[in-house]
Amino acid sequence: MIEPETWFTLYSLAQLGAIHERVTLTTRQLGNFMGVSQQTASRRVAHCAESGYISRTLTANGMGVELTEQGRNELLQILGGLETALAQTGNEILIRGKVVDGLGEGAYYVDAYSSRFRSALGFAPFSGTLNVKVADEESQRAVSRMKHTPPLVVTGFTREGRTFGDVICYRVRVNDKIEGAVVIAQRTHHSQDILEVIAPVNLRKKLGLGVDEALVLRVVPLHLVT
Amino acid sequence: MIEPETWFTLYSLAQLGAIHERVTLTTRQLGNFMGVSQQTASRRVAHCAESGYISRTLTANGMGVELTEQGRNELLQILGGLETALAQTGNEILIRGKVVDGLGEGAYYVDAYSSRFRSALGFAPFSGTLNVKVADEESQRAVSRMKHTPPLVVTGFTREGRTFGDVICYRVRVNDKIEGAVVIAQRTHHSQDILEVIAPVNLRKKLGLGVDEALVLRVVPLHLVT
DNA sequence: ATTACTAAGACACGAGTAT
DNA sequence: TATACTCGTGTCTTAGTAA
Repeated sequence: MIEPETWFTLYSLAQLGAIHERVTLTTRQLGNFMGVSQQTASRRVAHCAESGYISRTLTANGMGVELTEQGRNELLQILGGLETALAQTGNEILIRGKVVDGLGEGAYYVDAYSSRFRSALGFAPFSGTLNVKVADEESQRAVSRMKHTPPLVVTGFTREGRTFGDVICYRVRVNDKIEGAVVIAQRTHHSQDILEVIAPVNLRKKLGLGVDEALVLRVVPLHLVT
Repeated sequence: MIEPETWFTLYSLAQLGAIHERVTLTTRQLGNFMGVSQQTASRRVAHCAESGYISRTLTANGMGVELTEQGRNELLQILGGLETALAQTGNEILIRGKVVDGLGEGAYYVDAYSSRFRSALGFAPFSGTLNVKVADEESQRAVSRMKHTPPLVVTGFTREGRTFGDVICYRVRVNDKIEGAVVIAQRTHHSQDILEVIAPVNLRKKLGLGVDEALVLRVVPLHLVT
């Protein structure tokens, strides 16, 4: 079992670049970085070396440090642990939000990408987007988890001298009724807590959604898409 | 500055599910999980509560624990630090490998997906795949980093009762000369260190690649793709 | 300027135990 | 049963300083 301090030292060294190449630094620098004294940094880094997590060479004005494979594995293990811990909740991703007014630009862009959406998503999108403001913090975390699932990427193109960038899509079911997709453009003018949703139909009409109306987006994993 | 022990306690609690919901557990259980005594677990979890990283309620047979927003942020910060530390190297992703013989199945599948590859990648693939065995550990880490970049996902389909699953693609330049893509099928028969590469041309002929010949795949980020 | 030893004080650990 | 207090023991920390 790795000690918390040993782990923290490895983590600090990794942040200083020792995970990819041999970096030269002093125990004083490392101590400042970790928030401990020079002596403590010296002892901790010595422990890491004894345990085989780093390889170290002493030089005239400092030391050269590089993580070993074992050290890297230790960090990767923690990374994996964190990712799975954050990703739990039974894989179900539900985003609660409410309808807000958009800028009216949506229709123009949806039309521009229309055929590409059709081939990527399997439906011809209604000419307009539904703007959804993410409701609470739990839903914002759900958005974050959604963005860590494999997306559908619609590649950009150039038309009449204008550049249309890549668009990233995530399939969702709106109010558990209508299949659609959250579309995220590379250069978006929206604040981060507003999502744009497209669907084969006019969502506002079909679901009778007025402004400020609450709705739920259920993210559909790609392997469930036919 | 968060103490290493405090961080480790938060990490352990997150792994036990306290990051998403209030979990009930005893200090003895937590101690076993962390590899310390019941008393130490009690003290450490008390520190976390004092520092505002968790909210805790004592019950008759244990305690209810849940991370606060502050606690979650602390973990997310570490996660971000780890991800960026592991992702450095100037963002350049180079995979070194050598040509190996395939099973001959490649051509059949490439043809089946051909039109879909064409619309997703912008080229009609040559009817066959180049199988590349990943050379060293550094390249295996590069593969891992590649898989953390946004992929192009080609959705599966059913034809004549047969199911063709989703295929995930990453754009690459082969030997810095020819545009192509690494394709990863959901159900692959390959061992993990073999990649399948498709391109608009016959790569083996065009580059004069024999078996065991070394080659380099440079992963092309999507935002550089037109 | 380094790294790292010494030494004294502070802190953490865990067995026993109170509640 | 649980949490958490006391307390003896041991480890960690840091200032000073050697090398």
